[in-house]
Amino acid sequence: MKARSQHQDEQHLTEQLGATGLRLTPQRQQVYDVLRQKRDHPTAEEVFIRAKKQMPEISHATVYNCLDALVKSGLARQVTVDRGATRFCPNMVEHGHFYCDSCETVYDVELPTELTGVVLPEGFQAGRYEIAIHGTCAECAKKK
Amino acid sequence: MKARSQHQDEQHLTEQLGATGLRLTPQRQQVYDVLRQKRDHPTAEEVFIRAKKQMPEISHATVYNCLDALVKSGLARQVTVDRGATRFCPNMVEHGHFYCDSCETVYDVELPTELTGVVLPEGFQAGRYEIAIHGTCAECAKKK
DNA sequence: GATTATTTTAGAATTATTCTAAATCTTGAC
DNA sequence: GTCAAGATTTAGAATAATTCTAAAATAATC
Repeated sequence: MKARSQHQDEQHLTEQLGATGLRLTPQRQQVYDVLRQKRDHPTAEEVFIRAKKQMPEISHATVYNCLDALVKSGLARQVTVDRGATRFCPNMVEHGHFYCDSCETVYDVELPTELTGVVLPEGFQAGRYEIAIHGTCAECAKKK
Repeated sequence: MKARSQHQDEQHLTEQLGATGLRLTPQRQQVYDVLRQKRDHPTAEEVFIRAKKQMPEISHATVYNCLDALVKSGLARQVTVDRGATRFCPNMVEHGHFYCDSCETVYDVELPTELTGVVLPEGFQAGRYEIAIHGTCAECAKKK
């Protein structure tokens, strides 16, 4: 994990958002920081709760707005592994997600193989790939 | 696509549900039929609307219950490609999903390559893999 | 045929997300 | 600097998606 200085970080955010026609605001910065501080794939609601600690006036709608802005600008990924709330992930390095069906925790997993050879129908344009592996995590496997 | 006779179909459902400790009920049959009749990855709400045509007394909660039963018994798959309602798919042959970010349609896609080589952390047990490809479908690509 | 377990039902309740309209902030033009 | 235009935030309402509840219906077991 490359550490970025506060300044580099801010510049990175400004650039990425700017390229999408969006501004860097204190709220967006805050939401991004929350995602980076604890990479446990929180839901929007969880991000809201955490962001509120530093910025008590932040509103629900703003958190959704900020998360959308970050996703649109390529600063975060939306993770939808199950019914229920969407989760968010600031790890933009190519990776997949392991979802424990038992404790519902999401883990990042490396994807050593490129997913080549998927033949799409004529005219379809692929953007990103989302790989989710469902199963049981080590903790939960032990308990059984 | 192998066609199954009415009888084989019913027997298949009974077996699969039975193995999970569940019964085949008229409602579960109906919901399954809806999924098979039009394989467009409907949401629970859409399944409800379609099921109602044949079985007007069926309730909302029952559709959710039936869909859960089918998923648990390996008769259908849950497809979660985006925020918003979960979709359902009765195609149990290994395949991935293409999601058009523009028109929000889901397409089944073949997966010629086995997704081998994903190294999970010690003790993690993989169940199924879910591969989703986001992008633009042929129709939507033309419009731009 | 009574008992028990499963399933369905309608509707309420909960959760997740989006919308709305007003207030605030930024930015660029003058 | 000041103003207008546009972007963003806010609180709260509205909507959408899903789950829960308790009673009634159905089916399986003894």
